[in-house]
Amino acid sequence: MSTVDNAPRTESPRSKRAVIIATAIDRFGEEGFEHTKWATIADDVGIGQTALYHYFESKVHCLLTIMRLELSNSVERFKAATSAADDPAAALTAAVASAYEASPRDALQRRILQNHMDLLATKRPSKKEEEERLLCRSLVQEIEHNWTGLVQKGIDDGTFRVDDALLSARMLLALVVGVWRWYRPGGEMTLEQITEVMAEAAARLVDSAEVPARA
Amino acid sequence: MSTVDNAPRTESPRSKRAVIIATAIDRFGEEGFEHTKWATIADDVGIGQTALYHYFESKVHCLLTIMRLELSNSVERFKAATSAADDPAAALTAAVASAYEASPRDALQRRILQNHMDLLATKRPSKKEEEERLLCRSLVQEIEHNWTGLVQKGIDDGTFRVDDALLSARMLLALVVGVWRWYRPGGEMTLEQITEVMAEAAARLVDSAEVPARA
DNA sequence: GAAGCAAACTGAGACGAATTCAGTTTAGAT
DNA sequence: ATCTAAACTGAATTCGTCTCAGTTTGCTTC
Repeated sequence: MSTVDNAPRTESPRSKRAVIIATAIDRFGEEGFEHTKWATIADDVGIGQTALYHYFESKVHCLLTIMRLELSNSVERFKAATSAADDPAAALTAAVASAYEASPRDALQRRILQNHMDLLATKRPSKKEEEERLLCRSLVQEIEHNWTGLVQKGIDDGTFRVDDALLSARMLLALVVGVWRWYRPGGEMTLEQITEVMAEAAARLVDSAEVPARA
Repeated sequence: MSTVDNAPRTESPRSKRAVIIATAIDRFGEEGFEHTKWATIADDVGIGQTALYHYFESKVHCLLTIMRLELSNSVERFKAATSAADDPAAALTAAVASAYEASPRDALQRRILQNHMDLLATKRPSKKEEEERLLCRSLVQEIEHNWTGLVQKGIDDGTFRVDDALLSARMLLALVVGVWRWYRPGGEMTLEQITEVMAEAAARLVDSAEVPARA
């Protein structure tokens, strides 16, 4: 669940990269990316504005990095969660649950990811931004691919009664990530409750023969 | 389906507002809002850059207007589609179908809406922007409310076997609008195909006793 | 414990896109 | 022909991002 890792394979101990990313997640997530001034983040961290450029090529580069880390975590969570499951219905439930293992900051990070997906569509001018963008894209593809694989297994063994695995995977993803639009920590529903309800909804969506066990 | 109307209740015949909006939808939708230079739109329309400020207070004001128009159309489409239906299952199918009545430009407009929903979360500095933002928010609420009402009817008469009408409505909305993330005119699936598949998926999501008739 | 070195950092200013300002032009009504 | 409001313009301003040309810091090696 570590939100942070990156770049120089061995991070210098006095590096502020992790702090910057954490601060940026809070600000971007709370107030929005455009609305947040890059300088504010420098102030929060306690460094000069230009010091940020020691760690990131640009504000967008920082955003893309945050998105890439989230996507990468998402892939890992999915793998960890589904590898244990032995049938497609259980795997689906586990996959959905893995999407909602989130600290408050993780929730912000996922909201940021959702809100800026469109950035991944068009080419970036600078080297590192483009690099992160392409990484993000392939991670997105990997996620779609993994979910598609899960659905396909269910179709093959007759558990899921839908036709198109890829399309169903996209529907499931839309359903699952849509939550970050309205979820707020301390809101009406806890993540535990959301997990349960969403797992059931996901099962219905793929017309699963097996409905997940109530918590 | 008219994409355009607005402001001065009686639009002057030489006003270029409609052209500006149409151009902005194309550009914002195709290349992204941040990536599109305000000046480019002026060039496309064939006016000086500053003439844009005769129509919109800012670039964001234009974006918010585009979003508000789309939300407003969406409300109308929903009403028109569902008023004809006589049972909740049919209403759901009609509501889903109404979401995919879209010209290529409408598709772009809906993508823009999805990609910039986060703008609605935080206060805007200028008068007109804030006005449009609040309009957008209440339209979003209205849409959620309308879908919730539809689901509630289905729950009440036993057609839909889910508990929480609001939550289910949000799930349906996430499912339905998620399509604009990947849909492209001339892509693998036509809107007709999407409509059918989504209507079925929506029915499953609310555990509908009645499955929509195949086209 | 001084020299060397790379990472971390800084202030001053350049840059670019959005926006403001101070008007001018245009089309239609009187 | 005159008047008016909408439509428009070029020049100048603003503001946030980012570049540049260095300086400081802390660790390593001799």
